[in-house]
Amino acid sequence: MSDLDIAEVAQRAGVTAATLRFYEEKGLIRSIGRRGLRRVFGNDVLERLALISLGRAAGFSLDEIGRMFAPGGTLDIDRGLLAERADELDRTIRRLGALRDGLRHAAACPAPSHLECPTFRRILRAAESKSLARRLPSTRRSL
Amino acid sequence: MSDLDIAEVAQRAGVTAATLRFYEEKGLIRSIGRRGLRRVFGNDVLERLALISLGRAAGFSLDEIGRMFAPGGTLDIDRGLLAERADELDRTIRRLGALRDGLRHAAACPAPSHLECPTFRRILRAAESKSLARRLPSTRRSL
DNA sequence: GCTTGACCTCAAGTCGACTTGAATTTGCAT
DNA sequence: ATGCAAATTCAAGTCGACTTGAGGTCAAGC
Repeated sequence: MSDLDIAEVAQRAGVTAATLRFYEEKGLIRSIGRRGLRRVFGNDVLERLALISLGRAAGFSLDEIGRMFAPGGTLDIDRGLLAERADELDRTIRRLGALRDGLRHAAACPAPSHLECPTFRRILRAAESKSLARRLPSTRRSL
Repeated sequence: MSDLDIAEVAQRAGVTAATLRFYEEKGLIRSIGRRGLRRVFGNDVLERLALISLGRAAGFSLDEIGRMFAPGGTLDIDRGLLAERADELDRTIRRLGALRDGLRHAAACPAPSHLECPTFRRILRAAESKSLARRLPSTRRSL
């Protein structure tokens, strides 16, 4: 059940073959060997890729994710770091929630121009102070 | 109360002077004139910058934001677009919420390795399917 | 046996939003 | 009047995560 070629891994993981090569080059995944020139992957690579995807979604950079894989191939994530990232995520969520409410109001607001709407101005003022989040991934999956 | 020099605008808006020149070049803001070589800004530019900041926080690109300013200098945001963006934000928030819970669990989980924790594996599986959000700003304000 | 399409490598390009550097000019305080 | 910190322009660089292109290799189906 192992022995996947790059195209299959790509398809199953929802990334391109080029991305897989890129990840391998960065040390994030490994191929189990070669068939001629071509890489052969074990199916454990899929779990690894899921892990990478999850990490990205949580706002970790590829480098950070790379550091989470212990030499043995197992996972070695600092639990404190996880909690910290969860808190960070939580703050982001709160801000985005406020923003969403603001947008929603502005969309429904009867004022002729948004600038004349008191609520919109309040949001503006709030936005003026502090801004947002940390890098969040864009996940612009090709087409 | 008008008549701000670039440094003051920069300081008050929390961006660098270079960023202001960049925004002007992109047509996002305008200086009201020059004192010699130097730009002079009206204080309305601060509101404009707040608007830009808000837009960025909501996930709009600078180009998109640029298109929201009507020729007259007033605001011209499609309310449908706003609602759409609010919905998008809402979906993002939900995903991030699930992710946050997942991270939190993983941080507290007693399993020796995250990979052995059933909950973590469930999150992994969820992450495997669909991924995240649209471009969210990074807001890496200077240092 | 031959074609062909998937795969390979390596280098360079892309995208967005700025930042940085070099060379020059100048408004303002002393 | 003079000095200099701060402003100006324009070009190029940066960062992260890939993508794209050129040129070459090769396993498998006909």
